[in-house]
Amino acid sequence: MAKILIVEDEKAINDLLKLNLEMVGHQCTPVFTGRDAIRAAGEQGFDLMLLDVMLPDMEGFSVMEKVRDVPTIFLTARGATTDKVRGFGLGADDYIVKPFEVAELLVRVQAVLRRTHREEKEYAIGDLTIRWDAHEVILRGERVELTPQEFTLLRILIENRNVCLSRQKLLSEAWGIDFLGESRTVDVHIQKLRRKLDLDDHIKTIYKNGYRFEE
Amino acid sequence: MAKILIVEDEKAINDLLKLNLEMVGHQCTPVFTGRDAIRAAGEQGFDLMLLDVMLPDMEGFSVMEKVRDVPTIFLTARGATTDKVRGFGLGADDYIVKPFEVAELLVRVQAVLRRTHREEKEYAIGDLTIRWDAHEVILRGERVELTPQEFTLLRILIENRNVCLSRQKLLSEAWGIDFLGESRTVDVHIQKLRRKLDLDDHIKTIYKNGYRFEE
DNA sequence: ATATATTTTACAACGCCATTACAACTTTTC
DNA sequence: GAAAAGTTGTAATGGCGTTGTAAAATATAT
Repeated sequence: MAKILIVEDEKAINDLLKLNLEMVGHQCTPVFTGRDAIRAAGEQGFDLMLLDVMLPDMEGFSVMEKVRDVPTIFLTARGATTDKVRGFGLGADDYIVKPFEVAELLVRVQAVLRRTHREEKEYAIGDLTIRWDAHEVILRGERVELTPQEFTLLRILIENRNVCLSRQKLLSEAWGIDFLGESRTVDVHIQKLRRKLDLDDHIKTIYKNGYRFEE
Repeated sequence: MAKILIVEDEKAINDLLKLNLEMVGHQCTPVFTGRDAIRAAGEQGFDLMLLDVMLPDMEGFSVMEKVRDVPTIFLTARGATTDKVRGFGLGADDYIVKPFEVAELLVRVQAVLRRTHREEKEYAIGDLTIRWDAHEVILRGERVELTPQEFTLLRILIENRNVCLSRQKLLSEAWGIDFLGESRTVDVHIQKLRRKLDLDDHIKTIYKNGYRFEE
């Protein structure tokens, strides 16, 4: 069903999560430290990350900052409301308070997966194919190397295909920065995508507004 | 900000919700029974409904079945996990367990509003369709390219459809300039819209007054 | 330290639009 | 009803702001 990264140092809880999620058909990768989580997320794509707020080596939030673009559900101890707010601010998709009931866990996982609809494993348009989990882009049968930033930008564009995204919006979605003032960064990366992937027909410039990926 | 329907029979909790949500700028309609909720939802649109699972006259779930199309957060007593599953199955957008903390309430409300973000996505008249988010205009199935100023002017006209807007008003709304003296700028842009989108029948000139977009 | 990735910079190329001038039309005046 | 006065329609254009692009500067990873 979905590839889920479990980041939880307590073995008992980690096992419990893995057991139940695999029972309903998900494929789990259990890790016990923040460092391992970051490495695992770098090696392969995940559809969802369950992330303990308190880890032995680092805070869950720091993990989330490093591992971008993986939908995340935080696991937190009861009543840590401040954490909740911080987590949502960072873009967490949901929270589960420990100790949790299994039914609730499964429901929330389902809900997030549905929302982020990352069940699509690949996206294809014309002679271009993108395999999200493999982080791989294929043009006319040939593999094209994209840098991380290029790949992220492409993903944001395609997730929002057929809508016009401002440079501001792209910066905040694909770079995670909200800042004022101008920058040509987006333009340059758009140019790289267009050139590498022959996307002139699909990435359109909306004058004075931004860019739009068209199908 | 958003129009929120509060459905909760306990007056204390109802008041608490209303107080806090209004504090952050939302507009609340409090009701105490399922029947009133259904009526209220029939009379006007809401951006969000907070719905108690246990109501005096009927179950929250039945209310939800009647009131379609309004994003809903359920309010439920601690530990009623079976309810949770039912609620999500029905399409609830989130859950809040009573007693809840105010910060959590606000965060979840914000999250749902952000996700569901209800706004008009497109406008259609005759064989003309405008997709606002895509910044795209389609006439008889063909896309027509509008410049930013044309697009903005069209938006203002449609937002104020069926009312006559003076050139002054149009300049201040669509151009953001309040200036005295005369200018033919508006006329020229009206012309472009009429021509590009075949809108002679819908953009009417009101002699000595301005223009009106007619449906 | 080297290679790679990303941002900034500078300038070229392009697109937009306010203005203008005149034509067409509407209203007013006689 | 015709002429005058006022208002709106239309095409053309040059200046200016936006975007494309290559290359240099900086940051990051190995």
